[in-house]
Amino acid sequence: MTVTLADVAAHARVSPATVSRVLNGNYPVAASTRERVLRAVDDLDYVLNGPASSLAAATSDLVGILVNDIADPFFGIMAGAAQTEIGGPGDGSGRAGGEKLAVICNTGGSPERELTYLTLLQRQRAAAVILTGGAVEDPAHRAAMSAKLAKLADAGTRVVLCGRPPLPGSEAVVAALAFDNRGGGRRLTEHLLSLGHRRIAYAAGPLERTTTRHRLEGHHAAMRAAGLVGDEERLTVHGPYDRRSGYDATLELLRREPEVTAVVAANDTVALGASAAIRDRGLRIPEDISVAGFDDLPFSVDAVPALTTVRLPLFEAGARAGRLAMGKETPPPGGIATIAAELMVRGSTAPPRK
Amino acid sequence: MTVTLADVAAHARVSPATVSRVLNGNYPVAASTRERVLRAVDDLDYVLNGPASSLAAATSDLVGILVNDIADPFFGIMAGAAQTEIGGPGDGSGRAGGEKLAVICNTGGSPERELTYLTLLQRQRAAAVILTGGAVEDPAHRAAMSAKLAKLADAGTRVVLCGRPPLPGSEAVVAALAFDNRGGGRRLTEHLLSLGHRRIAYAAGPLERTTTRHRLEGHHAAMRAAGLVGDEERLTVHGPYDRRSGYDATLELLRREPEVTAVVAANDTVALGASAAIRDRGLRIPEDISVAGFDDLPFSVDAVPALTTVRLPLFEAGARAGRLAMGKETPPPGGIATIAAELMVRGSTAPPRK
DNA sequence: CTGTTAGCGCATTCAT
DNA sequence: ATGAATGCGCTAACAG
Repeated sequence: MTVTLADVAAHARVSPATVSRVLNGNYPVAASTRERVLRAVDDLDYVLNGPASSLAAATSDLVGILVNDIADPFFGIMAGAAQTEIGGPGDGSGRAGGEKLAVICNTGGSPERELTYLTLLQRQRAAAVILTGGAVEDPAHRAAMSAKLAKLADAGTRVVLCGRPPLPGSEAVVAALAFDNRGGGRRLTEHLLSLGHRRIAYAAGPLERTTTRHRLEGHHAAMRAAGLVGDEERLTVHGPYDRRSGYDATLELLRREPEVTAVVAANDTVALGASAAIRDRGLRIPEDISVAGFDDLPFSVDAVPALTTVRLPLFEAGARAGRLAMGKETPPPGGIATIAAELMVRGSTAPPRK
Repeated sequence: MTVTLADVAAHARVSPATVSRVLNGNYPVAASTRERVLRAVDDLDYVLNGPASSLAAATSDLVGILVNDIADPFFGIMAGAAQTEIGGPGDGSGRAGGEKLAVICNTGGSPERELTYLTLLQRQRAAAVILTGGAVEDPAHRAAMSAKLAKLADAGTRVVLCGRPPLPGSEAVVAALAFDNRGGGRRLTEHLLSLGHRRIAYAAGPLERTTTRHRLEGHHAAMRAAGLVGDEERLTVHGPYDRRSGYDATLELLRREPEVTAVVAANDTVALGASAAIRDRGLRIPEDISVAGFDDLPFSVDAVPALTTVRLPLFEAGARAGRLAMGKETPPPGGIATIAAELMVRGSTAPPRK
C-alpha cells in the first residue's frame, strides 16, 4: 500500500542504498543514476519515512521553538522569523528535500508544559531547540531546565536561547541572545523623569519572570538615581502580560496614588489596557497621565496617541536564533549576546501638568 | 551511552514488551509490575525513542497546525487554542506520557510552503493536521492540496480545517469549520448603510484568498441590496493583511473618491492602518469618516475610538478543531460547520456628516 | 498477565 | 560509483 525506498530502488533498477544516497545528497552518485532515481521517486510519489530515517540515522530534522504565548505577537514575530530561517525558502515544488521541520510549541507560560515539550522534543531526537522569551525564576524549575537542556545537548540537540538570559552553569547552550530589558527599562523611566515626572506607577508583569524583573530593575535604577526611593512597593502592581491585567493594575494604582502622573507598563499590550483604564477614569493621555509600554509591537504606533515604548528587534533576533540553531551562523563570543533596546518616544508621554 | 527500552526491561527484570505496554498504557499490566517498570524508568532517566516507536507502530504522536502568519494574533489565538486542547493539561511531572506533540507551522501565506509542510508532516506520519485560515484559490494549488490531503488521510492522518471553507471533492477531511465571512461582511455593511452611508470604500485583503473573497462578497451583497451598484472596482483596493496595506489602500481610496464617508477594512489590522491614514489626512473618526474592521482581535476594543468590527470566536474554533483532530469530539453533520460571526458596533462608526 | 519473535524502513558500514 | 548486509529501538502479533 505504502511506497518504500525499496520500491523506488526496484523501479529505478538500483539498490536501496543508492536511493538513500541520492535522497540525502551527501554522497557522490552518478548524474545519470541520480536522475533515474529522482524520476522513480516522482513516478511512485514516494515520501520518505521520517521515523525510519531518524531511527537509522539517530537524528531527526525536527527543530522545536518554544514560546510562552503564541497569541502574543511578541512571540509570534520571533517564532515566525526563526521558522523562516530554518525552513528555508522551500524549493517551490512542495516535494520537501533536505528541509528541517521547524515547529512552534506553545507552553502557555507553564513551567510544567515547558519541560513536557522539551521531553517530547528529546523523544523525537530534535536537531535543535530554541527557547524564547522570559524564563521562570523558580530555583527548582531552573535546575530541572538545566538538567534537561544538558541531556538534550548530550544527545546532539543544539540549544539556543532567544530573548532569554543565559542559564548560569549551563554549557549545554549553543548561544543565548538576551534583550537588554534592564537598560531599556532604565532609559524609558529616565525619559519620563526628564519630562518632569516624579510619581511614576508601574504595571508590571508576572512576578517570577526574568523579563519582569529586569525591566523593573531598570525602572528602579532610574528612580533611585533621581533620588526617588521608598515607594516601589506601593507603586507597583504585578499581573499577567495581557490587556486585562494592565487595565486592572492601573485602576488599582490610581486608587493607591491618585497623584500619579505617569504609568509604565510591562509591555505594549499591558499599556493598551492601562490606557483604557485611564480613559475610563475620565483622564486624558498624555495631558493628565503619560503612558509607556515595552516591545514596540506593530499596533503600538497606531495607538492614539501613539505609544512611547522601547523597541526590541524581535524579527531580527528570531531570525538570528534560527540561523544559530541551524549552525549557519557562528555563536557570539562566550555564547552570549546582548541585544540592544531602543527608546521610542511618541505621543503618549509628555510633561506632567503643573 | 543512551538508555534503551531493553535497559529498562533488564533493570526492572521484565521483558521489553512489558515495558512497552506500561509506557503505552493500552494493555493490562499488573499494578506491581507497572510500578517496578516506572521506577526503573525514573532510575535510568529513560526517554522513549520517538522515531523507533513511530516506525514500529506506523504512526506518530505529532499533530501539525498550519497557519498563514503566526505573527498575526488571528492565527496565534486559533493555533494556541488548538494546541492547548491537543497537548492536554500535562501531568505536571514534565515526564511526558501519552501526550501528542502539537506543533505550529508558519506557511507565511505561501502555497509552496503550505505543501512543503504537509509533505514534511506526511513524512513524519503525523497523527493529524489542522489547516487554519483562508485558502489560496489558484486552481492548480487547490488540486495539489486535494491530492496531498487525500494521501495524508490514506496514511491515517486526520485532517481538520479551521476557518477555512471545505475543499470541494475532498472526503479526506474529517471536519471543516468555516467562518461565516460572507454573512459577517454583509451585516457589517448593512450596519453602515443603516447609518446613512452610501459612498463606502473597501480596503480588501489579497486577491486570491477565500477569506478576502467571501468578506467582499458579503459587502457587495449588502451594497447591491441597497441599490448601490457600479462602483465596486473603483472603491476597492487589494493588499496583504497588514497595517501598511490598510494605510496605503486608504490613501489611494481617498484619492479616488474624496467623498467617501466610510472605509471597511479586510480585518482589524488593516483597519488600524486605515485609521492612521485617515488621521494623517487630517480627518476625524467617526465624524468625518467611519471605519470598520473584521475579526475583533483583542486590541480592537482599545483603539480610539473603539473599532466597530465583526467578532469571530477564534479561540473556541481553534479549540474545537483541536478536539476534532484528536477524535475527542464527533464531527458536525456532513463534516461541515459554519461558525457564526457577530457584528460588534463600537465608536468608530457613526452617521455620515450632512 | 507476561515473554518470545519478527519485522517496521532506512542509513551505513563494508565490499567491489 | 554502486551493491549487500547489518542493526537502529521499538511494537505487535502470537504463545503460554
